[in-house]
Amino acid sequence: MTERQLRTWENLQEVTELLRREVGRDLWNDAKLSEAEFTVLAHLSMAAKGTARPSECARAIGWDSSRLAHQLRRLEKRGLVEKAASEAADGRASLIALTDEGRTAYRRALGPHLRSAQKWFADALSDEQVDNLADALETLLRHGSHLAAAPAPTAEPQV
Amino acid sequence: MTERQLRTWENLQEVTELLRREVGRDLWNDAKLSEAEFTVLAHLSMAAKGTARPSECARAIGWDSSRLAHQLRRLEKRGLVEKAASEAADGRASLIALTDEGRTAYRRALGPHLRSAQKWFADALSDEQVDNLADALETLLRHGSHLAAAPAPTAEPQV
DNA sequence: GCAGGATTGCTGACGCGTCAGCTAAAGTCT
DNA sequence: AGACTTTAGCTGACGCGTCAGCAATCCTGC
Repeated sequence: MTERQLRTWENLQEVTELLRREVGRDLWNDAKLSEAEFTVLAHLSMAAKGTARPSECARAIGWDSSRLAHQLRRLEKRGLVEKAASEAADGRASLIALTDEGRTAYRRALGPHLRSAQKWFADALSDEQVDNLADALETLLRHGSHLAAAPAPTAEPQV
Repeated sequence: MTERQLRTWENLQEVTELLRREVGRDLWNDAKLSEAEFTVLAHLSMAAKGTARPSECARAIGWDSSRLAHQLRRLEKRGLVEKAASEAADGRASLIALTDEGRTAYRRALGPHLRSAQKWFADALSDEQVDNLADALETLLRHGSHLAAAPAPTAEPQV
């Protein structure tokens, strides 16, 4: 890696840590929700009738099932989400549902959260910078997904 | 926020979460160190004689003192760091020092960690993309630091 | 039918990071 | 000197995220 690449890599970590912390703090101050809670509530709010299967929800927001299960436990403890009876044929499946409280919490959080993202992120960048950033991020995302899908390029049994 | 800004903001979060997870996993697999441990060891390795004051170290790596104290406790438990007697006049100050084990752990981790950053980050981007990304990140960092320094622009007592 | 695997969902352990709050030592002001 | 604030450092509580591992259910091939 060149000096410039290394510096940029370090900057990426520093900036994203800053933004995560500050936007998370705003969200907590504005709506008493963590970023993780907001993410789950957002997905459930999107879904028809505010219900979803855990596995489908986890896939949609890019979490593994364990992470989601822990978050659902905490959300249920807070009363923002509840387990619903699943009428599906699959006996393994469960169904989670937004409570009224969860729905209103999300609605109250959405506006301030977008405003916070604007304040810390969008306000800073010109249109051209956003375009360039979007390009780099898409490239990184493709590259990363590709690497993650084929993690060990050498010395595989290959059957 | 425009649709494009919002999408880019979401992408930024997704990409950085991916990179954090994967590079962290690599570091653990290669050297049995977490990113946080590596950061502290890196700073101490840089310092003359491998010693530093907690407050100075925290400032240098951008952490608050609590976060560093917790990390130092864990590092000490692992035997990578130890408290040293401080000869300073200031009775509040303490002094932390790398152990031999800590020094070798850092040295063994550095190469693989850089290679991991190259693999997940630098390999993906063209020189131009790195330049553009660096520009956006510097802008965001300036903007964020400025906001963080003057958090409430309205309705301050102003003495 | 049933054995072997895959999928779904959950849990406990553990490291991480934030926050509130504490002690002790310096510095400051009168 | 005595009171006030600031600084250095630490801790406990708590939410978060990863990993290893478990139980139940479903699917496949024999």
